Amino acid sequence: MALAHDYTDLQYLPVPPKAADPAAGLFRLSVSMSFAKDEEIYGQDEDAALIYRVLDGAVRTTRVMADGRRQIGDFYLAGDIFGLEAGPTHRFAAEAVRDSVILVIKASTLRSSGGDVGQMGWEATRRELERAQEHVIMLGRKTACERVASFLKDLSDKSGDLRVVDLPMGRQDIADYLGLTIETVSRMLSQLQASRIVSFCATRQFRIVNPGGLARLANQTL
Amino acid sequence: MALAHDYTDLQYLPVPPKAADPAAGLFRLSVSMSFAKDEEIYGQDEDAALIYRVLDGAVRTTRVMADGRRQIGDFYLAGDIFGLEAGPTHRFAAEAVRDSVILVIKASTLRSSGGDVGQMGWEATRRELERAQEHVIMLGRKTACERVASFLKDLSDKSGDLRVVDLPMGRQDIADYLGLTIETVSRMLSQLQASRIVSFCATRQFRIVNPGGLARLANQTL
DNA sequence: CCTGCGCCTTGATGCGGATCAAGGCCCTCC
DNA sequence: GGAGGGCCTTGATCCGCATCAAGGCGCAGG
Repeated sequence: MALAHDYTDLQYLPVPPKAADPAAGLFRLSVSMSFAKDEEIYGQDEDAALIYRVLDGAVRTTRVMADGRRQIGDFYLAGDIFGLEAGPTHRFAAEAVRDSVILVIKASTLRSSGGDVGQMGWEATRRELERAQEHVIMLGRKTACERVASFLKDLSDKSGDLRVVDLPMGRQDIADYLGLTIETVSRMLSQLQASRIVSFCATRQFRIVNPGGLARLANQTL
Repeated sequence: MALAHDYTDLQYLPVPPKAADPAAGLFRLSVSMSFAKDEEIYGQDEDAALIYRVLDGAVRTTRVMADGRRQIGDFYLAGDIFGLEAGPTHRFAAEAVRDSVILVIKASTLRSSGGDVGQMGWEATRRELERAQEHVIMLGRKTACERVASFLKDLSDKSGDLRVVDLPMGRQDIADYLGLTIETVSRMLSQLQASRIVSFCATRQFRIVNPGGLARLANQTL
């Protein structure tokens, strides 16, 4: 399979180091790239030669079955690292959810580094694992309502702003992440709004009206 | 939460090193422990201070929701390493599926080691991640029939013997791994047998009659 | 060998979410 | 501002799996 992009002509950009950003050091010598909405960052089965970090925008990892059924592995927002999922090749494809800027670094740099930098790769992998395991619980044993509630709660926990939360992705992406259909997601969102749990100011922007109620519906086990 | 076991009085046992076993070195200075069927090896939310390897038997990792819904994270058979799942505490409990012998090593030993041993911890974590991601696909987008077929196929791929495969776990454990009920699992197994895909010689032992058919039903994407 | 219990299978029925279908709304482009 | 199209919502119906229910079977212990 061909690489999604030709990386030969890229310039190395100096990224200003931020204090209190543990991943900044790792991505000091990285390349910055822009991707349009729905553009592929890497493909399924491609060599996992690079590691990525979202500077701005949002990314999804996807896997498509022969008959078209699609599952989203995870979403990545500004600051998140992705591309480390597994063995020598990517088991999921990665695509920009909307126009995004991504930092790229060679995986070999990370893997060969000892000490702090090597630790960081392991840490990121463990965080991925933790999220995948939460995802397993969600898909295995939660109802549609619990899944949607958990999703909104996770998103609000991740975004710093406590008042208004943005949904970077469309309903179909949410459905493919939660193992539901777009219609069921839409119905559950309407239901949550009718129950005064959340309130949508726009299609892709909501406020949490009743945080306790949301947490109860999310039915988190930890 | 109290520790499931008191490790103070254990003797360090020399484990004979095997050639061609990459994990053997790591577990050179490990403690061997026996667990009875259904005995807890560690509990949910306990400190993840130890790493484990199955010497003989089978282990499941489980998470139970407030109302009793249970999800099994994964099964571990002889040779498998577990207990690395995530952060500072275990997010799943681990229990013996049947009477088992487990090797135990301090996680700090692994984490502080550089070079080969440190690499091995990362490798094991990545393998865990890969399995969790396959599990996500299964639970998110596969039908009951596909899940059961995938499960049998995975088990047969893991066990070396190509003729007869043993099921170490009961139907309820399979159901809780696949996000189904025990009745649905039982029905799908009967159906697979009626379709001449597999053949059960005993309740917990089967032969694959039609490997191609099984693979087709499993609908693996990779 | 018999007995009892736990595990498993099979059948009948119900329900949550998928599917099918029909607009409505928002956003972009003209 | 108007037109068009993509995304989203809502309603009706269907279906796969859960739930409820009733034995059957194999294994352990007497």
